[in-house]
Amino acid sequence: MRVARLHELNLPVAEARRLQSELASRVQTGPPLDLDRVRFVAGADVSTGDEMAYATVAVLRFPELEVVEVRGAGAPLSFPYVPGLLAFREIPSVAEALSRIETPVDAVIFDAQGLAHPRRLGLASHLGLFLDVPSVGCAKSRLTGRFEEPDRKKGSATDLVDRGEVVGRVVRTRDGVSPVFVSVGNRIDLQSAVDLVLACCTRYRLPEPTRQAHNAANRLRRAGGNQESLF
DNA sequence: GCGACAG
DNA sequence: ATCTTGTCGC
Repeated sequence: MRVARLHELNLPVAEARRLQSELASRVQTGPPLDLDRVRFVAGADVSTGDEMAYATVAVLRFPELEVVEVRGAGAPLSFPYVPGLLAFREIPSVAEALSRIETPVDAVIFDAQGLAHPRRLGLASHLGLFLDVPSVGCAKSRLTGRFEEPDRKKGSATDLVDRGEVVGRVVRTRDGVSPVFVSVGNRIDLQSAVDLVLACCTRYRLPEPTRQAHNAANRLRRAGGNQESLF
């Protein structure tokens, strides 16, 4: 898939934050995504080692959720993990893995936040700005914002509010499991993002594309970057 | 100054 | 995220 030319990512922390605030104004909330016309959904995730990051992207046919393509890429880790600046650490490897995808995907789900970020530019929104398809943020834990615990039943959800704005939804993807944090990445509205995530969670807490990518990323790292481990 | 803090 | 055995719950 097409990934636009990235800008410099190896920046001083203060400048990285300043850049996020600038880019945030470019994020597009909406339009709604018609799930009836979605054929392929991709999930992206990263597994980190000592000095290397291994990213993988898994493409699944929708709504069947069967894996049709898995691609990966490794990149040296040059940026430390700083809450709020995850994109600067993981984008190099993820962008490369995404560019290797040949299937025409209709949406990408990232294992990170989108607008539910202190400067409204989580990895899903940041990298989403360089993609021509909708992107969704689906994180396992909260970065910012306040919320009330959703009911324990699958599908229950509550607003994630930060500084007076609804920046995402706290969604129960399966009965009883801990909720996930869904937010707009880019080029999609919050409701569609939540619907897509729920449609991808038929057996587990995390959306199937994300799960597949996560497993593949671990294999890729254990294999030292050997692409054949993705099969 | 003191907590909180995606992966 | 990663390091790791057994163990509590459905």
